[in-house]
Amino acid sequence: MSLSVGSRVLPGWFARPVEQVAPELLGCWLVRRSSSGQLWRGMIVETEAYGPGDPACHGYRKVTNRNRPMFGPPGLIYVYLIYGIYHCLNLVTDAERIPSAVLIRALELDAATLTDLAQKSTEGKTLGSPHRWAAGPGKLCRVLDINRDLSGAWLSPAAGLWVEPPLPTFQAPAVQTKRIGISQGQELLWRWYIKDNPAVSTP
DNA sequence: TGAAGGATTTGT
DNA sequence: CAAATCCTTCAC
Repeated sequence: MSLSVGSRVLPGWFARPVEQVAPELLGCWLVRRSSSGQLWRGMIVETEAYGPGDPACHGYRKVTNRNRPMFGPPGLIYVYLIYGIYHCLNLVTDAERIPSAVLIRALELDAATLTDLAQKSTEGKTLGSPHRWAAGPGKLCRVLDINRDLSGAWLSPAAGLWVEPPLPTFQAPAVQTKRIGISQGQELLWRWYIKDNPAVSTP
């Protein structure tokens, strides 16, 4: 059975252990429909996995109002607010009741998207050079207008946010390292990024 | 009911 | 290296 139809990745594709899904998201495209109907696209170039038994995972202790989507079925969106300022986008994996999700840490925006975002005038000034506009989990949510309203929704056209498979020609070496910014679970090598890609948050 | 702190980013 | 800034979580 096909897990991608009309070039969209379906929920079943996320129904695997998070540390298996996270590296395979590299090269996939995150597609966002803007409020004006524009489609913004960015290739996923950096991910991190958070899963069951992992002290850094928001679902490590128990279900709460905030982390509920992490315990939901694979293919859900989980967005949370960090430091009162930025949002972080996660894609829920594995199975229901198993807290797990992939943090999308950086995107390489395509040319058309950069052009469109540049016309929103204020963007260019506040975000620095274009190829770094989505180089970080907080930055990519800000530039693609992703916030907690999406948390708990299905990754889908209806939500205005979905994932498409890599181009047939996609091929790039991945680097596996330790996760960033956490105080527990630092030994796990659950961060992956595309080697030498200029949009990676911290090489 | 209150206090501590965070899967970040930016500027000093 | 510290501020920004607000919500969530956990302790009392």
